[in-house]
Amino acid sequence: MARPKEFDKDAALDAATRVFREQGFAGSSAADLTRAMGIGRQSLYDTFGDKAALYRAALARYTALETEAHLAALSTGPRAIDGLEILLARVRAKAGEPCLAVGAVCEFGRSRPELAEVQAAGERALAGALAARVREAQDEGDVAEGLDVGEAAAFLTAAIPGIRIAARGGAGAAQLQALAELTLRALR
Amino acid sequence: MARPKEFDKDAALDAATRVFREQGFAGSSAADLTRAMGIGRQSLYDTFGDKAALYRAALARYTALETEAHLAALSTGPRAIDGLEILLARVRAKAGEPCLAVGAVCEFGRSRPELAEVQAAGERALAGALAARVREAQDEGDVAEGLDVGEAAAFLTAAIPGIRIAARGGAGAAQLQALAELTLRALR
DNA sequence: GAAATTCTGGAACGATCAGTCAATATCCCT
DNA sequence: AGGGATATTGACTGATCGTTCCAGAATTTC
Repeated sequence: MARPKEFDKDAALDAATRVFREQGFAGSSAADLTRAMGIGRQSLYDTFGDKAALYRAALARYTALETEAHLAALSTGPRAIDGLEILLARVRAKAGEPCLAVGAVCEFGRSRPELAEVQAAGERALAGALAARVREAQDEGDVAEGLDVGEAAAFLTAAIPGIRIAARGGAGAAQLQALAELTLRALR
Repeated sequence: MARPKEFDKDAALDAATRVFREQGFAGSSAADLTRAMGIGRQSLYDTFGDKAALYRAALARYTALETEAHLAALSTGPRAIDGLEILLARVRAKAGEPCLAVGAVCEFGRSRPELAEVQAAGERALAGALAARVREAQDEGDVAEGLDVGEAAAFLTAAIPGIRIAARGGAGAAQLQALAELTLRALR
């Protein structure tokens, strides 16, 4: 029986995620990562394999947690449109922080299959939940009847990085709120 | 009087831009850049100063050219709404290619003042032209009267990276078209 | 020819890179 | 206590990084 690990793997992964969000993959060194994670260099490699595998693990965890939070926001409120509004409010509230998912698309596009599959899974989950919520909102009269729910879901999905990039480019809270309102206006 | 430069500075800058668009700043080495630009190492430094200054010059040129093309698209067509549609069609058509402006925001946010000022100038020019066009479209009855033209312009500005990131994440032409249509629907 | 700058690519510099190495430590089992 | 398997650490490794230096040759005007 071997020595158990001293550090909490998920806590270390979350620390690495913070570095990757700020600096991207190419801009984050192993020294940056081990420092933030509070572990030795060999521990990083023993546990995660290499820097690219660490990035993938960070992206997978980030995507899962972010999707979970999005879905929770979507499920809030008495009417489906409330869920959509609360989702966009959450996006606005956190828009000033760098987003690992957006960063990964910018840095890699779809050139890395092992990342693309993580990204696609997150998108599918969100799109499915958004489509369901849009359909409910149509039934409740808050979203126009004739709209394709898949397209509306894709539109809402695309609005999220739009808002995030606007914030990262300097847009203030009032402007982000206007973006969210116009986004929902498109569905009315 | 000294020997004149042999290479075309703008052509070299465009070649560097292509590298930066694909690989970002941190991911592009001086060797990658000199190879693509077709010039010697010392010529790069003599002409552009250093890698960061080259990136700034590339971003400034890219932003100016892209803004110019956006403004030309906006000016096309008999009605103002046509200009908006043509702008979004142009964005869709080129959305699969990495965008240096979006990449710069992702990689640096506003942490580099010398880049932030380039980005802000481009955004101001586009926002001004968009606002003017939205106001015209209101007068022509194609955009709702009650909308704030500044907010509508910001919304259209945010839709551009939204579309670009959707494309870079794998969205097809039909989905991008739906995004553009819903974007304009928000203004009706 | 002289002066000022340009061109090249290799060499050099100090720094940093991702990953490996070597020694020591920790756990359970016999 | 010793063995086996794994964990821990920071130093080490060979490669690459951005930038400067170098030397020789080239280009322009005076």
